[in-house]
This record gives sequence, structure tokens and C-alpha cells, in this order.
Amino acid sequence: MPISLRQIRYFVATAELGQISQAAVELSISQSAVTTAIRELERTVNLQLFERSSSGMGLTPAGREFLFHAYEILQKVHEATHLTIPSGNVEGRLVVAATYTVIGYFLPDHLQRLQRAFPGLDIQLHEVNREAIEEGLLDERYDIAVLLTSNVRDPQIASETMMSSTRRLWVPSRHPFLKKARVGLADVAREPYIMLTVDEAANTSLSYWSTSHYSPNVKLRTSSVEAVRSMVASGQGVAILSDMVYRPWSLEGQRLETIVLQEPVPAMNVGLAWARHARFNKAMEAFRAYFRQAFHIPQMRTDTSPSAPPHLAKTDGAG
Amino acid sequence: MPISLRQIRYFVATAELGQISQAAVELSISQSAVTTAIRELERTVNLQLFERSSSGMGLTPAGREFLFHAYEILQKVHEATHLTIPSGNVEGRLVVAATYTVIGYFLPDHLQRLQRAFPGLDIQLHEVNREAIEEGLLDERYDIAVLLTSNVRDPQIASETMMSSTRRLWVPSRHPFLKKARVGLADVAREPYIMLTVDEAANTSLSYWSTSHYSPNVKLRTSSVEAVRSMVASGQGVAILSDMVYRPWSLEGQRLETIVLQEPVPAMNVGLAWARHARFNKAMEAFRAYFRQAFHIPQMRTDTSPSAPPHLAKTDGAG
DNA sequence: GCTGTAATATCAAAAAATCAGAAGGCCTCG
DNA sequence: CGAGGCCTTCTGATTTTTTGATATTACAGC
Repeated sequence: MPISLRQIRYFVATAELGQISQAAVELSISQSAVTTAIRELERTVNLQLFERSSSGMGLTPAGREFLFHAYEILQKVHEATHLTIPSGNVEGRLVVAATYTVIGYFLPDHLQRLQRAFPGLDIQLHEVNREAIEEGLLDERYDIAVLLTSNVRDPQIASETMMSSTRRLWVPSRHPFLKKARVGLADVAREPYIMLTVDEAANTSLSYWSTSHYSPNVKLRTSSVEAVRSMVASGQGVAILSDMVYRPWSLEGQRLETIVLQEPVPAMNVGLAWARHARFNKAMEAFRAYFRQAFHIPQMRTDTSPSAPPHLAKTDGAG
Repeated sequence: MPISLRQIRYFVATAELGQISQAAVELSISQSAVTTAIRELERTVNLQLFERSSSGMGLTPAGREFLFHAYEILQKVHEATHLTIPSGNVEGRLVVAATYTVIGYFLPDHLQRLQRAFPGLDIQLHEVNREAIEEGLLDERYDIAVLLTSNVRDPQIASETMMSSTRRLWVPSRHPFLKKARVGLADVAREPYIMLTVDEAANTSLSYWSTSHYSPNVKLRTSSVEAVRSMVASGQGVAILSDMVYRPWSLEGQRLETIVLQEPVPAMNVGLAWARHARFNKAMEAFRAYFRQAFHIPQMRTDTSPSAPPHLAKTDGAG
């Protein structure tokens, strides 16, 4: 018999609360219903997920593994049931420039979704650095760009931040830092440090470390967020990571805590940029509209496209 | 009302077959059951997923997006229901060395799963290059290593390949190459090329390109597999990618084909390595057993641990 | 313009899954 | 050794899902 989401939901509630009876209260159903659902679940996956005791239900190793997958499933289901689909049927070519790190760690999913949302849109992606992007936008070689907006210099370039994620210190649970009133870079400098080498993190790190008088004691550099998480969780070091890599749930045995540092650490801002003088065509509007909805930025009216966005009209009436 | 996996399964079948009646046959249930399930699904996600016509059901853009998510959900469910859990309760520390690329693109998931499977196992991960790994294994500074096994040189190092994935040429559908009897590097050299910069792909590429007399016409270098897929699918270039990044389903509008190249292109081999003289302790056995089961390599008996693996005993009786 | 065909939609009854509540067993703690 | 938690099992009630028959719609051929 195939499993159901109902079973997964009951399983997760029980795993989190450690007791079927508690889970039943949480789920507002009877406790026997939960018992049966879990029994059937165990039977169909052919694994013992819980250790039964008089004090409740404790996860077995198999159960922990299953819980992890269960979270992933529920996460995907949530995503699927909360789709916001950009409307319209845009045709045409859009020449997009993006920086290396944005292409690597930010764009991929969005490119896929854009392709699905606008099958008629032909997105030509170019990987160039910030300077070349600014030039290219003004030259009209690129229609629009995706980059770290805090780095944009040229006043003729307009930009809009889509995602800003603050950076925090990640430590294993029971780490002494958690008992301190305040933790600063001076403290961090004395700990082994796991450095993430994506998204200019390494460069940005250097910038904020250099303004302090300390430097991180780098134990390992890696481009894998998961590796950083694993290593921090297992007590091999600490890291300063942006909230972008936040996971909505933590897992037993995967104990991570975050601390806001005493010193201000710059946030990571990713967003769009375009030439102020540019006219927004349908493709550009669609691209922008997609990102606005993806990051829950209030939509603007799209009645009179092609048109320059309102706040551009102020500085450049040639829309 | 929350959605159910049943609805998702019916939705997927209908989306794939284009007709509710066909899907009903495929699912061995009545047509009206499918109709109802899909109607309810559309109602709860509040999206029109299909365009109804007298010829059947065509996906709307929202439907295509949902289908993508539906596949992900079913994929996760499949994973969750087919867990193979390494047994045992291993305690202790394991010092693991791995190369940069392996840490970045191969280990993360496995590290997580290992942590869950063996909560008592304290994995100390070190990122070092191949040479240092070989030295470190012989010095007993590292217990075991994960690396590209084809690169291992020292005969005192034993290795075991876990995953071998061949590289193929990826082209958009309707590409002229698909009509050719044979495609070689000479042909590829004339096409814009999207180069993936992970897993030593760039280096390896150079090695097989250099043995030919051609060189790729690199249009874009990126570390994102998804970006490569997007760009190849939208006709912006071709790429030579390993099967490791294979996705079990393709999506309309995401049309990719693969071609085996005329010239032999080296496969990518990832695996474990250890010093031949090393005794396998419980932690090492567990580590190895985990990977063996993860990649469906026949299990060996683990009765008399600690012990050297059988094929080592031949060359080194000091097990 | 019929008309046949092939598709989805609708509806009431039947079947299946799920649920609540009660009874029972096991364990722990006082 | 008894009370209180907790999980399990059982039964009948309830809800969901399926079925099978019956519209309804669009299209193609005559």
C-alpha cells in the first residue's frame, strides 16, 4: 500500500513531540488514529521508525533518517501548494548578465522556473563581472542584470534588491558562546573557522574581518554549505553564514544555533540592475515581475507596458 | 483541505498521458475518480492546472510548474520509502580526508546521512589535495579518504570506486548533431560550449581536449549544473556532462538530448582510499559500509571486525 | 446541419479508509 | 501494589473515495 501525506504528517508530529498522545492533541484527532497511521507507515516502509517505551516514542536511527526525508517531502508539498504563477505569455529574447557567484548559487532555480513560466522567453545569459555589467547595461548589450546590488557604483544604473540576508554566527549547540552576553569577532577569531567560499563570501568576509583587528582562524575552506553545516554541527568549528542558507528545521543530532554578532556584519543583497535610460519591454517586465513575486515584493501595475517603472520615470522622463 | 499524494499521483498520470481517461486506465481506476481528484486538487491549490478540451487535458503554465514540483515530491517520497539504513551503533572518531571538489559536490549529502545513521560517529573532515591525502593515509594522519579514484598513484594506497559516471555530450533537442551518424570533439569545437567548473571538470576537460587537436569554444563557465542545463536546453550551447547530474524526468520546454562522443571521454570515478597496511576499525567499516550500500555495491560480511577487507588480506597479511 | 465519437463533468450509491471511544496491557514511580 | 501515563487493539460510526451510469461538450465526417 502506498504511503500518504497524512501518515507523514502524523509521523512528524509524533517524532517532534515524542508522544503519540501529545501528537494527537496537536493534530486535534484521537490518539488511536495516530497509532494506526504510524503502525501502517512502519509496515509499508518496512522499517521500525520508533522505539516504544512507557515514556513515549523515541526515534530509531531509521526513524531519524525517515524524519529528515519527511521534512523534505512536506517542504516540497508546501512549495507546490503555494505557487504564485506569473501570468502572461511573453515572447522574445532577453539578454541577462550576471556575476559568477549569482549564476552559481542564486540563479539556477530561478532560471528553471522562468523557463517554465515563460516558455516563449529566450533568456540569453552572460557571465561577466560587475564592471562589465555596468558598462554593458549602458551600452545596451545587456537588457538587465542580476548581481550583488550593494556593489553597484554607476549612478546611471538603477537597481532593485530582491533578497537581503543577514549574516550570523553559527555554532554547535552547547557551545560556550551561547552563554556569553555578547560575542564579537575577537571571540570568533579564537575559534576554528569554517569558511564558505561561495557568493563572494570569502571576499566579503575579508572586508569585514579587516575592519576589525582580527582574522579568522580558518580550519577549512569549502564551497559546500552542507559541509559547513555538518562540520559546525559536529563541533569542528564555527562559521558566519547568511540566512539564505537557512533551513526551516533542525534535526536531532544536527544541533546548530545562531548568534548575532556584536559587530555589524554586512548583509548579502542580491537583486536586479538596469540602465536608468532603458525602456522596459515585455520580456524585461516579465523577468522583473517574476522576481518581485518570487521574493514577495509588492507587485506594481503592469497595465501600460512597455513602460519604465514609476520610480525611474522621475529621473528619466524619456520612458 | 490539505492535498494528498493520491491527488498528486493522479495529477502526474494525467499530465503525462494528456487524458484523464487514459490516466484512469493506467491507474486502474475509474475515470470519474481521477476527474474528482484533479478538480479537488485544483480547488485546494487554487490554480487551474489543466486546459480542458475535447481532445484531453493540456497543462497550463501553472500546471507545468506544479508538475515539476509534483515530480520532486514523488521523488522524495520514493527516496523516503526506500531507505536502506546501515545498522549498528558505531562510536568513535574518524579522520576523513577529501579533495576540494569531492567535499563540494559529492560528500555533503552523504555526510549528513552518515551523521544521522551513526550519531555516535565523530567525523573529522579535512580538505587536502590528492598528494597530501596519499601521504596522510600512509602516515596514519587520516583514516580514510574520499577522492577521484582514477587519480590515485601510490601503490601502497588501496582504493575502491563507489561511483563511476560517464560523460556525454548534451545538446538541445532538434540540434543538427542528433542527425549525424557520429559526433566528435572536432564537431563540438565548432559549437558554443558551456563549461561546468566543478569536480575538476574543467581540468579533466582540458586533458581530453588536449589529446585531441581541438579546443572548446567556451561561451560561459559556470559552477551551476542547473545553469548549464538551462542554457543547453535553450540552445545557447552544448556541454559535456557526467551522468551524475542526470535527472530522471525531462519536462516539456526543457528539451535535452545526450550523444555519446566518438572519442572516448574519461568517466568520473569517485571512491574511497586507504593505506593498504591500515587495520579497519569499526568506524572505518561503518564509513565504508555506508558507501557500499549507498551505491549498491554488494555488502561483505562484517562479522570479524576490526579486520582488513578480504582483498587486502592477499597483499598484506598483517590485518 | 446532422450524427457518431471521444473526451470531461456530474451524481447517487457502494466501497474503502479513517476516526473516535472504550478496553486492555505494559511500564514507572511513589 | 496501586495510580497514572502511555501505546495498542477492537468496534462501530463517519468521512472520503470510487464506481457506474448519465449528462455535456467539442469536433470531424457525411
